Amino acid sequence: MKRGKVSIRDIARECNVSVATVSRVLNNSGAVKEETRKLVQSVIDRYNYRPNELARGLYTQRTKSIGVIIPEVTNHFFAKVVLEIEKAAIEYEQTVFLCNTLSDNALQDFYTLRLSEKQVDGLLLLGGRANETKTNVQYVKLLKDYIYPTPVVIINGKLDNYYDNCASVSSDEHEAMFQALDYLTSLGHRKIGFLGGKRGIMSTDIKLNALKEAESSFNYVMKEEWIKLSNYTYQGGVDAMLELLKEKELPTAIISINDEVAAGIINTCISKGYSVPDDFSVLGFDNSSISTVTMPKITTLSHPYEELGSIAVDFLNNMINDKPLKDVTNINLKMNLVERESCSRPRRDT
Amino acid sequence: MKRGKVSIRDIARECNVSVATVSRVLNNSGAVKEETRKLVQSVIDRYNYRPNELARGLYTQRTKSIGVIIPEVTNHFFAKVVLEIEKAAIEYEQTVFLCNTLSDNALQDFYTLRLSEKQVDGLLLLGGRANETKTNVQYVKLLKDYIYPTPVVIINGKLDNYYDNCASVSSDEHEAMFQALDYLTSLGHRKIGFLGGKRGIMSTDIKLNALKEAESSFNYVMKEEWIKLSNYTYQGGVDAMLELLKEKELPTAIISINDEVAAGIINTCISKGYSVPDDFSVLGFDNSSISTVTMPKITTLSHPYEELGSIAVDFLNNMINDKPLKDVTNINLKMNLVERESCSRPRRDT
DNA sequence: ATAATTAATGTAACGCGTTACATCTTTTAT
DNA sequence: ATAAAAGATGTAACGCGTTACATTAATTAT
Repeated sequence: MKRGKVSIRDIARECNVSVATVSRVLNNSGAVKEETRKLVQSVIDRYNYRPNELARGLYTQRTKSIGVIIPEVTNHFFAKVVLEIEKAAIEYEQTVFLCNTLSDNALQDFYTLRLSEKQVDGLLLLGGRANETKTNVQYVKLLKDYIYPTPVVIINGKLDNYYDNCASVSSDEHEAMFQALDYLTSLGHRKIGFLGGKRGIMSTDIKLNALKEAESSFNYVMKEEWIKLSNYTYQGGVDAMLELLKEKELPTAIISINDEVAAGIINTCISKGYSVPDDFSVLGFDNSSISTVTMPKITTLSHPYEELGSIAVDFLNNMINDKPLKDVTNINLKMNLVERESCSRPRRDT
Repeated sequence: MKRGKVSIRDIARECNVSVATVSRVLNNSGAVKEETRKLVQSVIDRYNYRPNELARGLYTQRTKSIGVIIPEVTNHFFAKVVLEIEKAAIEYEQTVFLCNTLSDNALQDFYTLRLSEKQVDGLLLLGGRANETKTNVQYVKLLKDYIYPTPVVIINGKLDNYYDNCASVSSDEHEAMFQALDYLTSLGHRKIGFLGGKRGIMSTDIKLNALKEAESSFNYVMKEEWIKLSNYTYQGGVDAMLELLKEKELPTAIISINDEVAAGIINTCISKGYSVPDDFSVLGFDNSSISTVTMPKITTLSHPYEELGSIAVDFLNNMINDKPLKDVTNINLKMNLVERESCSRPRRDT
């Protein structure tokens, strides 16, 4: 085993100093005579020497790498969060391993193990297993068996009460539904539908529950026939809307599980000769890029992307460095309404 | 320094065998008595032991990690390629470090160094420095100084002839423009414009050059006034189209630098009372998700995403394992036309 | 000038999996 | 039964940066 790259010993030899001294100038630690430091630094530069993070991590038990597991980066929501995570991680000198599970649970397990072998300092989970309404026990066991005590932070999901070195940062979708309902009812809507999503997934169940709970606070009616679940895609929006259109009585406003679905709904309305927002106000969720390209542009509830990423990374880093996480380990961030063009006062009977 | 996790020595002690034997069952290498193997394996399982990849990598000089540097994952094109890269990488048991430069060259340099310290087995570059028409010499020097001899593969870009352990995989955008022109002229268009993009960036310059070269092969005219560069965004499409609309004479077909720009163009046309494709046929590029949500849907030239990712990773792996790369180290893959709704025969004088 | 501090620097072990090489068994051949 | 070959397992060095501890040099105090 011989390495092409130069090692700290090569530098030490060249400088006639010990590796300890080189290490000291490398880390700006310990006392090193200015003269020595300059000499060593010059040799380091001349040889384009960079310390081997593997060796460093092996000894320090810190790899400065964190793992991020998501369903798919091609989904704009995840892409935005990943970007924010990375921007925040860089502040802590962490580099991210990105793992796409393709919503395949076995693959999520596989990656979890893989990241454990890579000795990541922390794990960030979003979607998939972490966004199921009833926490998956086997997955938690996997974490306990192979990841513990490495800290885990969940974004928009949960696992807490099961894995005890875990925190979470979420968008408050429950409260967001109240905002949505407040907005829509104040616009004059009384008949409100809900399209897209899938039961068993937190982001759907939370909204559905809020929809029911809010009925007593706001002046609207929600009928089961106005709830058409499908999935989270554009096509899901099309399908759900087509389904809704079969009903004899129709709502005047529609809340969509996300913007992709909202886009599908809007385009379906238009294709069928309806106007948005005149015939149907369509409210989106997420504030993803698609929301500004439909016509009309989508009024939507935005995730606090930047905070979601930065707070999650903060949490993770505090845990990595054993700093107490104040009182709360699970925080909910407010979503905010971005008014664009897809909602207005209802044209028809309110 | 004491570790919480169990190490190979713990397993060895528990089994009353040497670490070599444990290592052998771990890697299925060397001769191990079936009985011993079973014993060791059972202890490994019981202790939830997983080998430390850092230690392994330190000795083997292979980290099974590759670095991917891109401008931003939030850009759908990059997200798709990254996803394909990862799907391909998993076949080679590689995990990917994702680095977003935010199109900041200093950050790209920073990440390049960082990945070098992480001892990645290979580097995958897309966009940014690797997509500038004139290769950035300083960046190549950085690669030579700190990355070499680690192999590098560029996707949709180049650096070749400079860094000698480098291959590239690209979409043939030049040929794609010929396809585009062939398609548009055969539809009857003779006046063709080009919107979006930015000079100095390969994906723009290649198309622009092709546009000029192709004039002798196809029956169309291209005027300088019909070329409005801006950038690669939706807003860029809006701006460019608004600019174009100021001209007295207008083209009947427009080629956009990408689908985001095409979407901006389409929506601008519609807002201004024009019809797409009747008044203007608008052709996109990339086949990104936005192309199916505009109305009309965008006819576009698609990148061979899956191959782009898998071939790039193949190349990288061959280089990592010192397998010769056949003859070619730079390959061009055919893009293909996806017909949707944004192009038709011209309504006006052809 | 000498002792007492403080500053610089060196030595060697450590973290953990791998593997070349050596040693000890077991099996096969004669 | 004995030598030769094959199989199983162990020992220890290695990859490389870090750091506790020891040692030596330079200052400061007395």
